[in-house]
Amino acid sequence: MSEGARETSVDLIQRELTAFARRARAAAARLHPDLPLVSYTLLAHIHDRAGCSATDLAAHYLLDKSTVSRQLASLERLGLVERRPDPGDHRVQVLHPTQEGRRVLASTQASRQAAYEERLRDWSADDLARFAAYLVRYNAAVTSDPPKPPRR
Amino acid sequence: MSEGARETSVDLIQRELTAFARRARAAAARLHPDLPLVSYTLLAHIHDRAGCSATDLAAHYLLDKSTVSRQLASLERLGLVERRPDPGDHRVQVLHPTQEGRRVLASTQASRQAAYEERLRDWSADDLARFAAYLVRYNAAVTSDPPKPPRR
DNA sequence: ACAAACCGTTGTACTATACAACCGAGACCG
DNA sequence: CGGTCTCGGTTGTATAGTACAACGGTTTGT
Repeated sequence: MSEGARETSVDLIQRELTAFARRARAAAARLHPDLPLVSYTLLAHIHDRAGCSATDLAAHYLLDKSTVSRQLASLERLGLVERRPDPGDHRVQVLHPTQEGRRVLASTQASRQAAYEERLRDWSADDLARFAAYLVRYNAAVTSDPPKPPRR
Repeated sequence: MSEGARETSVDLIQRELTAFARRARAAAARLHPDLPLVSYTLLAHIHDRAGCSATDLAAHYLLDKSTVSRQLASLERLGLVERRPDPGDHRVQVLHPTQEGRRVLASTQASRQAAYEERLRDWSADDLARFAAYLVRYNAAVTSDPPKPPRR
């Protein structure tokens, strides 16, 4: 394979991921007008790691703590998460999904899953597995490599 | 491969793409603080298809025309695109990048490319090509199959 | 005991976006 | 022609998501 091919692939990956990102939010919003995308993501994380803190979420998703704080306020307003004081450290709040939160999450995940299933219907199991593996690998590289702004 | 494996892959793909989408904007913004970015995407499209109209952009990116209108206003304010009246139809505006627009675009593309190169440094050319192909296939499925229930 | 580090909230500002109301230009029908 | 319908684009308004900075309590290290 020539050197140019490598560059072309990188360029293609860049374009396609960008295209995907552009559409993702809007698509998610259309799919679930009730549970905003980001809230959904945070709720899922809280469910997976019940008892985590706001700071954990901020670190994991590279979000500002103020953003997380407001998202959590929103989720609490919706009755989907609970914030309990940590007995060991009065600064931190331990996060747990409520019963309703688990219910909404399950339903949201189901319909998201259905949408993806639909889109990926024609793919072979092998292709799905390989695509998934590539995405995991890519995202792992991104998270471990914090991008710095260039001086201009 | 079991049935469950297929589901697991779909779920993984969903999670990873979502994770990517969550980070993409922030990463782009960090990378290019100067070019209010998504504008970058539109600028690139205008460059590729010089002479296109705002409506074309809206259709292609599934954006509201008001959004495109404001983005274009911003790009024009920055001196990166020109809006010329279409001689054949006085309603439409024909879009062209300015000299400066082409310059900024080239520089932006270069540093984006560099960032992706960095991230994908360890990948083999074959893996890159396969990953790119999967992304293209996935995005093609999404665009050709717009699951929009709100049929007005 | 005091300062530094830390967790979370709040004030402010900005981008991106949608929807709806509108305006001016073409198109088309009678 | 003239009325109306459609189309491209702008503007008003609203919302989500986000960052940064300043702050108030809490813990920790010296």
